Amino acid sequence: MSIKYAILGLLQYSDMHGYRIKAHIEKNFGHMWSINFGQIYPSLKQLQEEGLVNMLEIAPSENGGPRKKLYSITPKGVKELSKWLTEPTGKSILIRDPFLLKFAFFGFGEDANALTIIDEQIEFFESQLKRRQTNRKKWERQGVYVRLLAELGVTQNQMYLEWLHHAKKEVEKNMKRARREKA
Amino acid sequence: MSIKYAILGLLQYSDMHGYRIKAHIEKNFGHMWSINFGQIYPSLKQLQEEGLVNMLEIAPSENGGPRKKLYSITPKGVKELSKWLTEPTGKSILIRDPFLLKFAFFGFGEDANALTIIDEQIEFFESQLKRRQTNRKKWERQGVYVRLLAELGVTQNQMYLEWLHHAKKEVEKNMKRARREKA
DNA sequence: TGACAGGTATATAAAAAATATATAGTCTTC
DNA sequence: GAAGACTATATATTTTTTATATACCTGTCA
Repeated sequence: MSIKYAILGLLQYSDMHGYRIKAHIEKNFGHMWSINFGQIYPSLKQLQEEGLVNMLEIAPSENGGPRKKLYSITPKGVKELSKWLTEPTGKSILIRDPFLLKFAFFGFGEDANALTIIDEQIEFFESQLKRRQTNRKKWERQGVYVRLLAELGVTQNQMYLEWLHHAKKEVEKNMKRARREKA
Repeated sequence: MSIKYAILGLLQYSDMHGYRIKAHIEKNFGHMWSINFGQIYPSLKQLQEEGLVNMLEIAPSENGGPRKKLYSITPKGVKELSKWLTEPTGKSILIRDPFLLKFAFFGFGEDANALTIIDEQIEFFESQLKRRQTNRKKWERQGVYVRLLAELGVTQNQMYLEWLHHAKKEVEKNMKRARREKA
């Protein structure tokens, strides 16, 4: 249940409502955390019951606008978060990368098909890299930790892209060799 | 439900029972997939019902030994797997890294505490890197795809370790500056 | 003008997956 | 011979993900 702490931590940066929390995590923490609405709204309700956050219902303005629920962290919440910060991390990372899983079994299919899917992946990560590089600048003057995380995001993305290009070349080499052997 | 395909793919490499499947994924695919028994045994049962795998119950040998259920992929399973291989990957990666999440909020705690937890992480990834480097040699003569995945595992791990060391230095620098400012 | 796509915002049911725990036997080593 | 680690399967509980519903706003394009 560390989603609880993800939310608590974000609220210590600034007050937010559910929708913003998701957008913020996706934009800035996408390389280390995934989240979805199905967790956010129930978690916020629970955090409120535990007295770790406060909720302020914001009435729609005169010209309409959606109803919002602005959440802020309570002193009790701040205490809970800093307790968690000192606990050893334990447990390992949870990863599920559908592309790499498929990659592991490309040997059972056609190389040409593999190349198509690799290209898809390259395209996706190229656009993501641009976004992260822009984002990184925004975090540059913030605290050390946030800056370092943004750096990691960019470095990771670059490394992964390099690997994808390398993989593409290797697969092409492999296809040529296979054709030669058949001839 | 891509765990189904993870299992199917592994079974195309070789026949296995549940326990081996988990060990294999952890050892070789740890950088791209997480799995646990709570999924494996029900999934195997389901795959069998769908006729995608066969199950062979192995009686314990004369001198005892645990009961095993050896699973193998069926021709229908092979067809299903290769159909999946051609489908576009869609969806993005799912990641949940409790260390990096905590890292994002270290700014609200003590730098000394952050250093302790960073050191824990360095230790863990150093031992993992050794394991992956050994593992990589084993995959070197296998197919292109498997070899490339093992390479990615090592590269990723190295990059992450470098970042951890870099982060440690930056945090130390930050502590010194804070002390100077206080004085 | 009005229709449609896209964005903001909250919410929940249903499906899938993760965590924790139980059982049971083997093998090693002290 | 006892303790601890490893092999092996299984499942209940909790947590998370996916899918979908509602509602209102803004911009645009025909």
